[in-house]
Amino acid sequence: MSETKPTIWWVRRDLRLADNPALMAAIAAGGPVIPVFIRDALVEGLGAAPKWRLGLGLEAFARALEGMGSRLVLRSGEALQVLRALVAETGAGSVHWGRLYDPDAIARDTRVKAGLKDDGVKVASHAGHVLFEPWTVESKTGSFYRVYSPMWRAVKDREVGAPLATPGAVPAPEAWPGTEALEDWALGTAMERGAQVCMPYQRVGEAVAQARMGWFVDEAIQTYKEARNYPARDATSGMSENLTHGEISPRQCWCAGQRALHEGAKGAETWLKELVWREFAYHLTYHTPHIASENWRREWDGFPWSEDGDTAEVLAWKRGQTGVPFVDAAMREMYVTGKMHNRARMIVGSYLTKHLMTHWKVGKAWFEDCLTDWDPASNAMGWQWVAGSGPDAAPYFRIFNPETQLDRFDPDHAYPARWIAEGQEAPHQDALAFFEAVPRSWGLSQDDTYPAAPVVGLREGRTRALTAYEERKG
DNA sequence: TGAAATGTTGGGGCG
DNA sequence: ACGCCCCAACATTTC
Repeated sequence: MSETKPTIWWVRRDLRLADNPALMAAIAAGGPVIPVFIRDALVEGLGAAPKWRLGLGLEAFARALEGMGSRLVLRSGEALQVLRALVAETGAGSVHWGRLYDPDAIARDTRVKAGLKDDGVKVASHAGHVLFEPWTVESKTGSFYRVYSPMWRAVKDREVGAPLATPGAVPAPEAWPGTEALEDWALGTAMERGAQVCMPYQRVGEAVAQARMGWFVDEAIQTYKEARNYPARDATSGMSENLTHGEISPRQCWCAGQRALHEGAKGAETWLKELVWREFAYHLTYHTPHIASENWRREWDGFPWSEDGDTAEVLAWKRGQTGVPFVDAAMREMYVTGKMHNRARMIVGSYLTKHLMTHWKVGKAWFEDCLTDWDPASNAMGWQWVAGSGPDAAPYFRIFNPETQLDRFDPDHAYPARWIAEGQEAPHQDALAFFEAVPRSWGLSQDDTYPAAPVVGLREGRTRALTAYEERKG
């Protein structure tokens, strides 16, 4: 009787042990499991902050695996070649992974699957990164949803299975294949000075994510519906970075939210709706992959957006120097923490695409470089939503007024006070941290004078954007 | 999960 | 008591 062959578990955006169908399938194959993470072109192509944050996640996840008597094997190269080599080295009989849905990942995974099958290796991809597989949610006419509300109604009462337990053990092979060293990957290099500043704001790893969710559903979810709109409060779930790296699963969130709902928590439904917004974004990315790079509504292609990301105005936007306090506070929050409050994301997106008449691609690219919770699907949908070119998007003429929004959602102006140091007698330490994080080449100092007037005035910018919109229609 | 302009209503002050 | 005006509050329309 022959021993059962090893199984390779290709780890990607699922840095968790609990509720991980790919891992459980690999274990169920019966042999030793070899977890491997591959630094391929998709990893190399990540922006500075997401790449750095990935490194933190991998470090934590490798430790977690070691706690299970396992390891995380690190390899670099083209994914199919790496997996082929690993199969040859270990005699593995099968490869398992969790599915992804953005076009680059699908193209890669399709190649890998075909190549390994040609070799006679068993290959299986598994669900887990979304609640509902994109091909399982469709309207009565048999098409995917292009509008959020009907999609919400279609899925809100669907049965979602209970999350899978953490495995009791991850069976190790008798001999481990060689691994590269995470330090040698230098995933944080592009972050430069930002990494040290950004570090305390990260919530890294499965255990930390679970703790945060516990706090959220036990305490914060009660007031979530209202409080989530206030950028100066810690009132959101704050688990976006964990979801994007799979340190927590959407199913774990969904089930916790449902439990809170049945216990009468006021804000639970609002939170569940946010989880479905994430689904909506993923389904759109799957069914209409051009959403990531081109106007979803092609009739926007002729719109006179500037695509120059280096104009003085856009540089001011990127560097939190527009002279619009809500906008600048938000851009600095992102630079320091790697994240930004969701209302602030809408406002900086509106200011860039409307007042500065700049293409959403420019904003999306900057977010891709700065966000530790960078998610390809959510950002594609979000940017096209705010620009007006996307599915179920805000009409173009819905232009946010950052002053009105500030008075409504941050009446004490605590948010700019926290993030903007200039002109304050005793600046908040977060506001000072911004100047530690930014490249020296920006030439910024806390002793600078804050811009006396916006780079583009709120009234003029609004009028200019609406005029361009009217002319395009005519 | 918009803002601003325009329209409507009703209370109160006043002659 | 009545008409008139002002203005806040709210509703509707427009971009």
